[in-house]
Amino acid sequence: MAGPKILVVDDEPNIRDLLTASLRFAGFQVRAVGNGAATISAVLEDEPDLIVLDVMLPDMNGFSVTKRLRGAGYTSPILFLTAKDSTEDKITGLTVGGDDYVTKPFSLDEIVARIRAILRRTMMEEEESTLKVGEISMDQDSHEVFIGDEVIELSPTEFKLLRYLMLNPNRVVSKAQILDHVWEYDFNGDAGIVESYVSYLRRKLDPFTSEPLIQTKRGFGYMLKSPKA
Amino acid sequence: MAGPKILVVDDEPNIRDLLTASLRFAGFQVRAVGNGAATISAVLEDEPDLIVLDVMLPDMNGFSVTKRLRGAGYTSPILFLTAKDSTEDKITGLTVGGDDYVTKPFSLDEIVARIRAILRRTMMEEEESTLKVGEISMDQDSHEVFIGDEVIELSPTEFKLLRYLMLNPNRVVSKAQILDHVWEYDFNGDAGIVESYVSYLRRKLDPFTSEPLIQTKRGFGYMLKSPKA
DNA sequence: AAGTTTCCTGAGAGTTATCTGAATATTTAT
DNA sequence: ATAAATATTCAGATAACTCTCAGGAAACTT
Repeated sequence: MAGPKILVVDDEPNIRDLLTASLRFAGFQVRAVGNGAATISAVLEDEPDLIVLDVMLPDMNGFSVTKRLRGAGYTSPILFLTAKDSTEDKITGLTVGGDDYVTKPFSLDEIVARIRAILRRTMMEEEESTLKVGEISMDQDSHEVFIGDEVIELSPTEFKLLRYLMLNPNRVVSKAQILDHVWEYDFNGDAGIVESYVSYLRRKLDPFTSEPLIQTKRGFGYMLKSPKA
Repeated sequence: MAGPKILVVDDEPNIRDLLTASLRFAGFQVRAVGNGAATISAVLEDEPDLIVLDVMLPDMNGFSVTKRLRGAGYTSPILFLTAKDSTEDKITGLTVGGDDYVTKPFSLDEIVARIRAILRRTMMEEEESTLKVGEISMDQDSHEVFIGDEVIELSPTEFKLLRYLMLNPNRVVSKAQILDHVWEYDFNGDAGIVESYVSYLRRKLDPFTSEPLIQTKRGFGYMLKSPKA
């Protein structure tokens, strides 16, 4: 019930809310603020286990905030959000220890996966990094997908789509849901692309499975069936 | 969980925090201070197993601090931090016993590696100095890299990059993370240089391996695969 | 059974990531 | 001082990937 505490820092209310909702749903305790000053006090007050920090804030940048936090003795990991096209995207040198970067625009599931990966390493909770559903297993550290001992090569999007399906076994997920979770939040294309990628996945995976992998629930979406449960 | 105790001494909060976070993540117990006077009392109080000491402090220099510490009976090793342009011969007199020095700006992984090397010698902990991943082995003391009994000559940067990859087997590391850990902390160049060095490493290593060494995980980073896991 | 809707998949255009050779700059060694 | 080794930048080539579209197949409706 009481998952790790996460502080979300972004000045765009849209993204803040998007992240807050997603992380709450993923089982984290979430608090969100919109500027650097509020970050400092929120950290001192709550001592979050991880901070999701946009490096472009109205009052300070990621450097200053990190500096202030580390100076105040805060040592928990930070996941930095950086704009990909920004002229000032040379913000290397920020990640120490278990920190990591994610570029905007990101996909919601990608953020959750990265947060889990960091906490797995820093909080030493014996959490499994391998997902297993039926005959498929996916190692989230090495990004490898296995069926039996056959390694399946997947493109980034194929990998993220499969991960989302594997995180929701025995549950029908709609194309709209998939689009919201797997694609970047500013993607404004057609839901038909999900069909294409489901097709790609089937082509790569089905030759190695004993039965078809991804079930189509006509009119509703797709589902990955797990024999157990 | 209780690693060796390390005292970090530097007057620049930036570097102090960078070091603190990195060393904590590496499993050390870390305390940090910012001047010579605080160093003396911290040592007497905590009896650290190693001190990371900037030689240019506001109140005393490395000579004085070391002299005072040795005079007080403190015998544990010291890793000195020196500015590159400062006269290095002054340092040579300081590093006696198990001591060592590193020039600023340093790379975070280099510091951790040097500390580990010193502690290996002084604390006699039966810790392995040879890294092995798949067919490659690396002796961190002699800086030699082997594939089978073939010795591979690597430049300093090539060596550090390979070490970082070998310390993270079966885990995808992004180019930004590599840059932050392997290159000096003030490097503000492009991440493309990582691509160049990966290319160099492959050219030198792949002729001797049975399968390609460094795997590219397009869109995510690079990974070194270890057969056992 | 015919019509309608939804889904599947191949083809292709456009984009992006990565690799590598070569040029330049810098450091180290002689 | 000069030469050699190493570090960094750059740009073209290549390969991989993303996304759209459209015809046909399958499933559902009437």
